[in-house]
Amino acid sequence: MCRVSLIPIRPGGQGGPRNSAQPAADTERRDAARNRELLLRAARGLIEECGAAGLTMAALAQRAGVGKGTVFRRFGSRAGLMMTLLSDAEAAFQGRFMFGPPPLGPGAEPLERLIAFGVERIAWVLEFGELARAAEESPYNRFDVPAAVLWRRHLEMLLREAGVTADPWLMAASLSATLEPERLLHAVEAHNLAPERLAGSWRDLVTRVVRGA
Amino acid sequence: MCRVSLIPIRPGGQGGPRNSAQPAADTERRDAARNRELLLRAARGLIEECGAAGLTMAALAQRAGVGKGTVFRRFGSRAGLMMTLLSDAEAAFQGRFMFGPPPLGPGAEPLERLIAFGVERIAWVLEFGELARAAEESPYNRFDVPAAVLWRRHLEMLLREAGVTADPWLMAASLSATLEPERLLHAVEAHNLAPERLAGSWRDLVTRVVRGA
DNA sequence: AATATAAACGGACCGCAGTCCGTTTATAAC
DNA sequence: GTTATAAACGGACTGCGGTCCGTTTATATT
Repeated sequence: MCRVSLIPIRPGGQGGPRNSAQPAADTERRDAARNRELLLRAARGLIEECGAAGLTMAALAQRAGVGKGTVFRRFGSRAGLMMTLLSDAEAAFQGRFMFGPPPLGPGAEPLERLIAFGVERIAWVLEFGELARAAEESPYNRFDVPAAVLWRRHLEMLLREAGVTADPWLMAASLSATLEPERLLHAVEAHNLAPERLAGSWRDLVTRVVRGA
Repeated sequence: MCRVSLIPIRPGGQGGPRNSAQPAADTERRDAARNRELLLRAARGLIEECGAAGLTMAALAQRAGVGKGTVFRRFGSRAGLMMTLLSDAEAAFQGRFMFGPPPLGPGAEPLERLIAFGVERIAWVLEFGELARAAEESPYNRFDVPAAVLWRRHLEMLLREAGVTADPWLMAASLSATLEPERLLHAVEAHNLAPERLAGSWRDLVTRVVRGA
């Protein structure tokens, strides 16, 4: 005796939400654009006051002066909103590891790039962690969000370049598990772990993985 | 303008819930014991019919013929209920890696034990994964649940025995991240990954970590 | 300017986890 | 048997994420 309650793959009803930070293509109604700006501004303000964990969708709607339905139409879900708020920082990080200067960007040895990736990622999480954690509260996915897929592919590529031939896809998945925001934040917040220690452990782990052929 | 909403460390109000499967000490009122049995029986039935994800606390209360408050008094939270339901399987697994026969239990080489630990854990997660996933939906902790602490300590000990001297505590944390139910289940369910491939990758990872001094 | 229409809007509504607090009851003491 | 009391009980209530659907409106077309 249980309602079947099938899994909502795409929470936004029929039309997928436009959850991007940029104006999202040419055709967009003025009111929609204005409301998105209003909502993003209100969200940032609310987070500044209450923290990301303290933001509720109803409060956001009220502060922005729009209906709750509009909030969900824009962002699809709370996690979608958080991802939108993160998208600039995320894109900047992506740019750095794909096109930036070594050792993070191309030009350095694969192992050095792997080390730099983790170290920078740890710093990134410690800066934007509260948002990142909130963005991962999506009921499903979270592993198949575009950004996460991209990191894993990047790690996989570096592993291959470094000569790790045994199932680099899964190895990249394991390594990225180590870098998940929730884990890192928990270590720092609950155990008072120094960020440098996290970075050191990452260096050690990835070095062993590459060298231990 | 936001309600401060402080973090509920222990959800059960003043007195902690008795969320153990066994009768939990000598002094327990008859009605409480009877209701716990009723609730556990009802929970198992409900999960059989609807899956762990489909179990709601209200439905459980109704099926057991008790009030909703009683359910939360017993188990503290939904995650607490799931942990209680898992506790037998969990204890059995703990017994095997602590006192059982090699290569999982004592007697084998540390690296062999590490490999066996991951392989058995993967099999365990694939068997009880739905429950385990539901048990990890606790808003905070999840890393500091007794069972999780115990695995990490076990991994840490094996790493030390295997000669891994560089921050074995964090290394154990990284390794256990690889084995988290949500990750493993996602790989198997969403990417149709063969369990043997997971096991193979674990073997490879842990071998590299130990050998790559 | 009038009209058509697809898009956006808004807020009542739903289901669920978790809480509160007045009521009931098992147990022990006498 | 009576009484005291701590424990357990139950269900109305709250807050939140998310949905539905009737209403409004921006924009294109004529």
